[in-house]
Amino acid sequence: MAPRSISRAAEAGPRIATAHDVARLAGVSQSAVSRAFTAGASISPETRDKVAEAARKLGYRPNLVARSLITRRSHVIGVAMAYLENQFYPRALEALSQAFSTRGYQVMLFTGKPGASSDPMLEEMLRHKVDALVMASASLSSRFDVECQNAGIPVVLMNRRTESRSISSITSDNRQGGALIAAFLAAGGHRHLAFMAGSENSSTSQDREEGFTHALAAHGLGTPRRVVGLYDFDQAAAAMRSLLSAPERPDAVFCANDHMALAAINVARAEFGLEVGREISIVGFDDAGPAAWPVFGLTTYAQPLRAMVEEVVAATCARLSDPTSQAVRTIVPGWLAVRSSARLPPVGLTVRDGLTTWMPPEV
Amino acid sequence: MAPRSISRAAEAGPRIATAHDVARLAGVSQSAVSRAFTAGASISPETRDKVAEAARKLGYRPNLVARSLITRRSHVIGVAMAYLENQFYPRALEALSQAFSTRGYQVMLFTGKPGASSDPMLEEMLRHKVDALVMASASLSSRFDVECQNAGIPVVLMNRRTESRSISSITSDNRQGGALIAAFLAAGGHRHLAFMAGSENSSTSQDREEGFTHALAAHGLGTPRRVVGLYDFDQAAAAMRSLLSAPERPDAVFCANDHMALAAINVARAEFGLEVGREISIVGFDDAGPAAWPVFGLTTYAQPLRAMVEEVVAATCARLSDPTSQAVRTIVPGWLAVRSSARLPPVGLTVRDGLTTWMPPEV
DNA sequence: TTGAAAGCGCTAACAT
DNA sequence: ATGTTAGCGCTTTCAA
Repeated sequence: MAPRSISRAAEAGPRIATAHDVARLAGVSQSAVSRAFTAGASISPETRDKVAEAARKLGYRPNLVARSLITRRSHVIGVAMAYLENQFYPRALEALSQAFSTRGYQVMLFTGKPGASSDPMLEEMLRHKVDALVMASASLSSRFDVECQNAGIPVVLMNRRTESRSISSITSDNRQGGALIAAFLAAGGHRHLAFMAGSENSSTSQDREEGFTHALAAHGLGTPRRVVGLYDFDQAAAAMRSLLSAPERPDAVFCANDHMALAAINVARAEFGLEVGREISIVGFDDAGPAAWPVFGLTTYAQPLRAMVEEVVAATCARLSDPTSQAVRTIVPGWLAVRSSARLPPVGLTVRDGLTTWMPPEV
Repeated sequence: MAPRSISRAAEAGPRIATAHDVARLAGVSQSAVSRAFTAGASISPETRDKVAEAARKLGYRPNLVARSLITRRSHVIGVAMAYLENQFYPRALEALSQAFSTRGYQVMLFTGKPGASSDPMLEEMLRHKVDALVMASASLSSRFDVECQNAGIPVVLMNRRTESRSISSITSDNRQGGALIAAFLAAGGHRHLAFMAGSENSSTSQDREEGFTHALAAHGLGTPRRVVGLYDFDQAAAAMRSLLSAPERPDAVFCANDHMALAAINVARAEFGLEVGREISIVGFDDAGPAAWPVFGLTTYAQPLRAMVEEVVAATCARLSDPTSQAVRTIVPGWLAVRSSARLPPVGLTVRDGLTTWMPPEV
């Protein structure tokens, strides 16, 4: 104790109580204190009470850092997320944080530098000993997979998928969504369609486009014009500008996400004076916050955020409690939120709880 | 070693290399490994190289949990933030995360339950041994202050202030901003003003209102009508509805933040068919993302996000490196971003870099 | 049920 | 410059 009290005396402020201090005050062993704070440990009610009382007096709080060193569980989940301008992601983040904290986990946020590789981020995550990784809006390098497997930490992708068999992914039904939008626009009598892609290497954008284009072909409408918005507001605005400046203007544009669709509406209305929903139809994907705002009234494929987050948390916890369990590939169904930004088809609309949706009459 | 290898053998997968393993492979002591990974430690280049080589072979990564246990520095900053629907906050979060990671800190996010007290959140933060706390968009209980002081961890408020002398705060000039908006609206010839408050116990809303009302009085315009939007989109919409349904409709509304101002524009335009900027003026505060979108063109007091975040990080790091240093109370100046949602005054407008601002001709 | 003892992976004196 | 040693605050055998 001597060297300890000396070094302490040199420090400023009162010491933070440790289990040892509590043990001394309660007249029990330090392991008794540990047991008192461990659910399901074998300890008598009397001892537990004595410890609780002493802990209260000293303002004792178990040190989770020390605990994780020995249990090898930090109870911290690394969440990689950037691109928070897109309202979908902050909402997802908030929901993730809440859902995880309900299960006793905290979220450590990794945003990464804008253009940088994800490798330095991975390094930090691993050094901090996160128990698992949730990746949303971040592309992962090939090293990611193998490094995480070596480290034995589960990886769950949200809103994107991967080829790897060891990584779980939760998405909505991107292909089906794209196809539904194609059917919706075809039923609305549109003839000159366009698609605005996100980024080329995004599985999400690819799936939505694939569903869209295939369904379009099935409806006898040719390949849509194609522009790239890179999931960015300004890039999407520029892409929309080029679309509307072309000699043959499309009568409907499907944007790979709402964030770009909102940019498209802005350009169509403010720069080209078009009445969106009458002179041109614009459809998005996500149903992120502003989509439902009256001034936009964006028709969009709604991704069920809460359900997706629940699946992410479930998938993460499943692999945490049984590391040998298989990675899952969950597809959560969404629905078409019909509003005013696209011309309505004559049939197939239904209203429930004030929400309008559309289903193809056939099939 | 015996019990160790036995317990290990029972586990699945390859072990994660420790400094001990690296030391053995490199033929040096374990402390040499530690030094090799500590900047500025006295170690010969040869030893460093040997260690680096062995570490590379084993895929060794220093365990930050173990390190923080002994250094008493987790290099984790707790950030309390909710209300991520308001675009200002996700942007702030992203900027905070990036700025902190530049200085070697990671952000642990605490969102708290929607309506709950902040006390359970505080408990978690303290147990996780965060080095400091940044509080944005969360109200703190009275316990907060004293508990954090006991624990010796600095608290920095962003976008709100407090009476406590031990807590730092970074805000923009809320009073001055409110006053500037009052002058701007007065100069624009408005006569029937209204103010939409955030929540009553928010220092930010109070300061903006105070600056606004006082300046209004100075311009010979009486006390503005007052509604409360609680910083919530739907509540703000309802408040706007009541404002516009009243017999004497205001000709200008100043909303305590952009999020509510956007709701107000939605209601004015979609429900009352008003041309915003001509038939009614709406002004916000923040200059969060969508404010600049053409369909809104929101005139607003711009809070300099990057500068505020830099100040938050600087204040945090300052107290971290010198715990005896005083808490700061920093007010970062902003500027009036003039767009189309409010009628323009005849004089005082200036344009620079494509951005329009306004300064009162007098003073 | 309880306490003693070992040790999680690392840093930091201290001695050499 | 390097190795030895003593912990950081906790959980977890192991005996009693």
